[in-house]
Amino acid sequence: MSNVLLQQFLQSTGAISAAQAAEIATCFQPRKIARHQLLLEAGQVSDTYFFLTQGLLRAFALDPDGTEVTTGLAGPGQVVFEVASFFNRTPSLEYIQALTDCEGWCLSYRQLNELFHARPEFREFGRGILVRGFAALKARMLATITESASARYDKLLRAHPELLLHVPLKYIASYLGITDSSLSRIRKADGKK
Amino acid sequence: MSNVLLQQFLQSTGAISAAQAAEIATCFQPRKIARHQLLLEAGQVSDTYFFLTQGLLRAFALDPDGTEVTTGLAGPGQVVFEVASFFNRTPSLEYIQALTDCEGWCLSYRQLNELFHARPEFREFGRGILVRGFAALKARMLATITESASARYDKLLRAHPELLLHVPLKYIASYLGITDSSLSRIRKADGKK
DNA sequence: GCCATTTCTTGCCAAATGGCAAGCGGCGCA
DNA sequence: TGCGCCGCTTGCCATTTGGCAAGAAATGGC
Repeated sequence: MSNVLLQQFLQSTGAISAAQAAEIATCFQPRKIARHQLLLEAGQVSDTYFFLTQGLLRAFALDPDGTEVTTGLAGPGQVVFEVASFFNRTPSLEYIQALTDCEGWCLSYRQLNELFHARPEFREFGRGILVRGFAALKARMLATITESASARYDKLLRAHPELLLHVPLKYIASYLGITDSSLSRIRKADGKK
Repeated sequence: MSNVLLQQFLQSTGAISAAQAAEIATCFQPRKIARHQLLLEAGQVSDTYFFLTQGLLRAFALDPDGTEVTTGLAGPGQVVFEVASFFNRTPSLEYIQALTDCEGWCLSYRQLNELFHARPEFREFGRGILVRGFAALKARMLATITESASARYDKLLRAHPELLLHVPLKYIASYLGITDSSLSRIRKADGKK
């Protein structure tokens, strides 16, 4: 199985050279997740730093009243793990679930730390990924505060049209912070974009 | 000027011992910011890792139409800097402004990196702070999606009652993602809590 | 102490969204 | 093949929130 995508990803922050990426990539283990399976369950400590190469993942939390709230959606090219649980070794508040069959590469917490120690440039990369995720979350927060649900839906679709193929609309709705009825009406007004 | 608060903060992630904290704290420089002054301007590269010991800071961005949107509020005991701009050395999209006269301790990007290099435990601390900020932002995102504006306002006040003393309500409103009129109505319904 | 500005509230109405329930259609499974 | 569940839409109405404008209250500068 080729790890070309993983190598490209390792180089994406600029902290790691092509040669270093090729070596570091060999430390990751391949992993498949079947549709509907959980990569992480609430209550567990997240122990998989997972780079997704194929498929779609969804993160969700449970409301006080037991309703699922979709907190994240991820496709190929993204790292998926529960940041606070993983680094603090505390129980996760979220679930991570495969929406389709998935493939990727992963490291355990221990392996990641060993690699951080052996490879300072990988540590630098790790920070870059954290900073990137932080910035993305801030942008999403700003959009949620300033833009209408319809505008956020349009933006999401333009950025990730592939979601529509495999993600039930109710998950997209709760990711956007609206009900599935409202999303349905927005879609009708948009002319089924 | 005493740096006791700074030392306590350095120990707060568990990565740094008391003795180490005392030494590391000496590397920070004291800094005061007068009310209404900017710690950071959009377009600049954030170069101040600032630990606030006294006063209140506000981060805000400008909408496409020029409206200010309050993206963050911080009081004593918090580190304030623009994560993406600081670590990526890119122009900031946000402003950071003193709402009251402020005092604290700071490091430049260069100083922070030297300290990361000289003190592995401080690097660990740095990651801890990033992870803490990430988790807080996720919690805020979840609340914004799942809770009513009124509930978010109540929660904010309970967590930080001191804000009401020095932060104009319009800033709190835009931080919550609502207009100042709406906040005013919410406060009336709440019985001026 | 006085004036200008900012902050906050309120009234009026429109728009966005939610809650609930019904209905439709597809898909999997027995 | 038929049944039942799941995903999506729609209708009806209530609630929340926004937009705008006016006015009251507080604040700051001189």
